[in-house]
Amino acid sequence: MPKKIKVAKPLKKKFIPREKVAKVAAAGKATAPEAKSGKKTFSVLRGMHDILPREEKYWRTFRRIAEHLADFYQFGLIETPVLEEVGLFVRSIGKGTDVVEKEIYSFEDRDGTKVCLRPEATASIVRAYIGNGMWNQQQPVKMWYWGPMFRHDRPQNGRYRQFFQVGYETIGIKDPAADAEMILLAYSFYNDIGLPTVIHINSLGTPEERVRYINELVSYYRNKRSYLCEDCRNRISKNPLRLLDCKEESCQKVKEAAPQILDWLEEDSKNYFMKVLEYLEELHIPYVLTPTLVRGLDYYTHTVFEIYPAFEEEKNEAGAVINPGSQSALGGGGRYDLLVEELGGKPTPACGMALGLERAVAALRRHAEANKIVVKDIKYDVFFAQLGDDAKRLALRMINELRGTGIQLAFNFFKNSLKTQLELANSLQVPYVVILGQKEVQDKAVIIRDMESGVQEIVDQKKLESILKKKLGKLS
RNA sequence: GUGGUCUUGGUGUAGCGGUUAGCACGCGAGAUUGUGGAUCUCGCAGUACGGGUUCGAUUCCCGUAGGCCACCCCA
Repeated sequence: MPKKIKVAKPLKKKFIPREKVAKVAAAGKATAPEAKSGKKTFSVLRGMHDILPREEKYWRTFRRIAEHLADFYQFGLIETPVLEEVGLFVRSIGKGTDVVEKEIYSFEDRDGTKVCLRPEATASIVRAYIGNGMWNQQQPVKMWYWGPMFRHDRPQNGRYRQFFQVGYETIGIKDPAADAEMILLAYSFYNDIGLPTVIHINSLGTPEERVRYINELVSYYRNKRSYLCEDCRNRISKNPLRLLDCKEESCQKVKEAAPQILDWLEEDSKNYFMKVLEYLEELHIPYVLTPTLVRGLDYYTHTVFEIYPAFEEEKNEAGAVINPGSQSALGGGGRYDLLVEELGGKPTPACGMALGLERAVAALRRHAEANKIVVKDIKYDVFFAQLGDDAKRLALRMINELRGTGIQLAFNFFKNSLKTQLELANSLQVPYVVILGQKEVQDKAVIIRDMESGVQEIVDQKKLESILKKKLGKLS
């Protein structure tokens, strides 16, 4: 075959004459790239992403584990709309919070209602609890959810504008065991997917206690103003609790000596928190008491926690966690005893937690890579290969008959060469291949090939199912 | 939202003023007609977008978009 000679590509680019076409001064805006057909192509919106089939091994496993946990701990699935009234989140998450102030995707519906894409699910679930009169059911009401959330944040690795969360809520009970159960759920989820984690935990007490503490904190920091970084000076009035996680070198000293919220809790709150910790110890859940942990949503009271990958923890000599990484929080939650009432229900204690699935995928990937663990793809038991028209027709029927037998079959009717089909079987790493050709059709037989040894045997078509089951150890 | 940095086929990369833009993975076809994991051959596919400088730009400059990093904050 003669070597193909590439013909010089025709000039695709616009020819620009010497005189330079009148300078179109206006700074060029990036226009959508054009496909070869000359049609505009589209790309995903900023901060959004496609979850492709090749990631299915993660997503499907996660979903299954989340379901198992829900079943075992008796949480019922709740699906709430993605679209809600903006006011719901303003009231629940808090007016001054970043989530509400600058991250909400909101717009007016055709009838003028101010709606938004939910930035989180807890408020929706509480709304549903109240709206459906669930306080009349046996308490607590335990529900879980799985779905996309939306936050118009600046995208970064592990931070998307549309992201999936799985979460669990226990409404209608105030008992340290409920808080502990939440933490256990978060911990177990990651344990089950094979990722070691550690819990950061703190208590924010009651709103009264918190206010008293904040006052103390503010007056402490006011005196040290001159030592602080600019951000912290602003934080004193804007968001005092955030003073506690400033990373500036200059603020560390001031921070270390700052009053801690745990010292400002009343006996009741303190005891409650201690009980939660006792449960964690009983469950052997590794946790770090983190006095600086405050959460970004206003509705939390008492227990708050976040969960981090254990392998990313860096500790100093004293054993304190230095910097767990800004995007590494895998999830979090806590108690929100006032939210139900705030949203118009009767005073009802509650707690919950949520996990970020994209972060779980990313963390598991990193973990697997670092430890040379192979995350398995979906496994097939048998590849069914066919050869020739008659065989193809019969194979179609036989494959259909094997559906529901528990044998995971793989096949490809669009490839007719046996060689290609065996290549596919090989890449899928199936232990056995069933081969049906012209000859076998006539003999009412099939060939079963053991892919590891290469040994083949000819068996009666009628016995195929039972023989395969036997080989695969799927009898019973 | 603020600052920084980067952007070459689907993926990972080479080239750093003039090249048929190289390589690997991947995908597809095939290596005598019904047999995989090896090898080989051939093929597919790219300089994010818009300007500018230049005889000439993948390479230099500006802008836009996007990614990433830090901050803010959070999952």
